[in-house]
Amino acid sequence: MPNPQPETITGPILDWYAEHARDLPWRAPDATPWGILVSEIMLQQTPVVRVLPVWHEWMKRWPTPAALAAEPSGEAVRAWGRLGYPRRALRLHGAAQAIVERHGGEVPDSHEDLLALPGIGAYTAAAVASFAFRQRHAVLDTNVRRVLARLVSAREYPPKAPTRAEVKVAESLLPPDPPTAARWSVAVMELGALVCTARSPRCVDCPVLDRCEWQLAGRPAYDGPPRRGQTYTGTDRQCRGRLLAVLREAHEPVEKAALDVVWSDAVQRERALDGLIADGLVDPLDDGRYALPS
DNA sequence: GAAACGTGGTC
DNA sequence: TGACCAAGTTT
Repeated sequence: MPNPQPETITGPILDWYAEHARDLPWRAPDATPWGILVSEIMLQQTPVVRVLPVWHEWMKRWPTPAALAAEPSGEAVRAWGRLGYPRRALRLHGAAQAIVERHGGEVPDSHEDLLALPGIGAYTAAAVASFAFRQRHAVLDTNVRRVLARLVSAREYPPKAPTRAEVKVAESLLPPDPPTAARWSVAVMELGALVCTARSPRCVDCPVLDRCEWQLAGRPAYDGPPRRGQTYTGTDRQCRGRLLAVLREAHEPVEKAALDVVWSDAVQRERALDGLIADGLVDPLDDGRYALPS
C-alpha cells in the first residue's frame, strides 16, 4: 500500500539531499539540457567517477548537439574511451543528429520526443525531462528502485525488471509541484547512491530509517531468484572490447593482422568482428583494412 | 521476457 | 579469487 502521507517520506529526503548532494557538474546551475542528456547516457551502468573526465572532455569538444552531429560517428566512439557499452556512443551521435534534424538543434523537452531518440529509454527520457526541464515524472533507475523496495515493500532488492507496481509506488510519492518533484527524484537517486546502497547500506545515516519497512521487518535477506550470473572473461563481449580498443587507439585504418593478434580464437574473433560491423561500430574498408566508422 | 551488450572496482 | 555491482536500452 502506498504511504498515506507521502510528505513524511519526501520531506526528510529532500532535506537530506539539500545537505548531502554531491557537487556534480551536470547538476550545476549552468548545466545545459545537452550536458544533462550526455551525462545520463554515460551514466547508464557506469560509475560517476569514471564518467566525470569523459563528460568534461565531451562538453569541451562538443558543447552542442550540432557540434557532435557534424563529426563522424567514429569520433564519438573514440572519445567514448573505456566507458564500456560503446553502442551508447553511436546512439548518442545518432541522437545528436536527430536533435538537429527534428528539433532545430535544441534538446526536446517532452518525454515523448526524448523517448523517440536513439539510446533513450523510459528511464533516461524521464530523467532528462525532470532534471533538465523541471518536469514531473516518475524516475525509476536502479537506485530509486532499490530505495523504494526497502522503504515501501520491505524487500532488500527490487524485482529484476521494473513492474507496474513499482511505477505506481513511485508516482504515489511524487510531489505535486513539478520543480519539487524533479528535485525529489534526484534526491532519492542520491540517497540510493550514497546511503541506501546495494551491498552495505549505511542505515545509520538514513533520514527515513524510522519509516523504512525493510528495517521495521528486521531487514530480511533477499529471497528471490539469483540476480546476476554473467561472467566476462572469454566472452564475445570481452573479445569485442579488445578489437574495438585497437581501432580506438589507432588513428588510421588498421590491417586485419592487427586485430588478429589481440584474440587467439579465430572463430570467436570473426564472430565478434562481424557483430561490431553489424552494429556500425567498425567500418570494413574496400582495401581490406578496418576503421572506426565515418 | 530473456539475452546481449564493456569495463573496472570492491569485498 | 570470483561474484557482484555501477543513473539501462535494444532486439
